[in-house]
Amino acid sequence: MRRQSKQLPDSDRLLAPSGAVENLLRDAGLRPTFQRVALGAILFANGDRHVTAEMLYHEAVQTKVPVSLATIYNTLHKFAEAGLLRQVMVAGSTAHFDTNTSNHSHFFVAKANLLLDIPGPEVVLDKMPRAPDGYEFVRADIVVRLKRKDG
Amino acid sequence: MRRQSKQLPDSDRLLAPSGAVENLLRDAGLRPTFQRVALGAILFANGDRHVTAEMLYHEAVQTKVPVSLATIYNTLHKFAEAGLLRQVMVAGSTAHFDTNTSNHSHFFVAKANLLLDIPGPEVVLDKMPRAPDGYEFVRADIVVRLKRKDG
DNA sequence: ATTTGTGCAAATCGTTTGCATCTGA
DNA sequence: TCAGATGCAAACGATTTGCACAAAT
Repeated sequence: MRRQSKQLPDSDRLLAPSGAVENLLRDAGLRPTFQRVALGAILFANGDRHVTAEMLYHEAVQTKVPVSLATIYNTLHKFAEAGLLRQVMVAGSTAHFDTNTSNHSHFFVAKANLLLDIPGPEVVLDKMPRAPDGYEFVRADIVVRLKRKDG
Repeated sequence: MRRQSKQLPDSDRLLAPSGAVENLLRDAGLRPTFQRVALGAILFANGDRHVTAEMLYHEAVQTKVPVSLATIYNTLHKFAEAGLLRQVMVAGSTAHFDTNTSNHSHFFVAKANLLLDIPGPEVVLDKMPRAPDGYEFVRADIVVRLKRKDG
C-alpha cells in the first residue's frame, strides 16, 4: 500500500490528518502554523518515533515542507515544552526527541546514533535514591548502551 | 591546615605525589609526561572527583601547570582509554569524567552542571533487558536528575 | 493591530584536527 | 633516534541568536 511519494505532501503518505494535528497543537497552547502542522503530521502519524533535528529536517525537505533548520529546532523545543515530545539526552552532541512521552527507558547504539524504546516496564529501578539535601528529584534516566554483535 | 596556595604547584596543596602518579601512568601504558603527571596529580589526589575539560583546564592554570586546552582533551581521553577515568555522558554538550571507574550511578543537576556519584549500591536495575537481536549489551547508565529545591 | 512564528546568516559552545615543534624512552 | 606529546590556530558540528519579514489571532 505504500507507493512512492509523488509531491503530495499531505496525502499519499502516512501522515496524521492535519485537522487532528491542528487540534493537538491548539490544545497544547501552540499556534498551528503551517510548518508546525506539517512537522506534527510527520511526527505523530504512526506509533512512537525518535528524531534528531537533522533527521526531521531532512524528512521535511523530502516531504516538500518548506521549513528552515532554525524552525525545526524551535518547533522541537516548543513541542517538548508543551509535553508533546520528550527530549532524550542520551549522549554526545545530538539531541533526540521521542514522541513517546511516557516514562520509559532506552536502548542506544552509539555508532549508529540509533535510539530505541525499551518495550514494556522491563527495566525498572530497584530503589529510588533519596536526593541530597537541598535538591529534589526530577527524573531518572536509564540508557542501556548496545553495540552490534560483530562490530 | 589548608593554607592559601603560594605558587608552589607541587606542594602546599592536596596533590598526589608525582612519583605515585608516574607509576600509575606507566602501569597504564602511558608516558608520564610533565603535563600528564601534573594533571594526574590534580585528578587522583583526593577521593573521587568529576571534571569537565574546562574545569580541569582552569584548575591546571591556577596551579601554574603549563598546559593547553587541546592537551587537556587529549589527556582526558587517554586516561579514559587506559581505564583511569570513566567518561560520563550525562547530557548536553559537555563531557564529564569521573575518577571513580567502578560501576555506579549519578545525580545530575542540569542548571549547575553538577555531577555527583550516587553513594553505595542504592540504585540498581531490577531486571536487565535483553538486547534486541544482532546487538549486545555494553552498559546501563543511570542518571537521576535533580533540581534545587527553590529554583 | 498585535502578537507570535519564520528564515537567513552570523555567532556561540564544546570539541577535534592539522601541523610544526618538542620530549621521553 | 624517533615514536609519541604538545601547542596553537583553524576547522567542526550541533545548536542558538538577532533581526527583518510574514502569518495567525
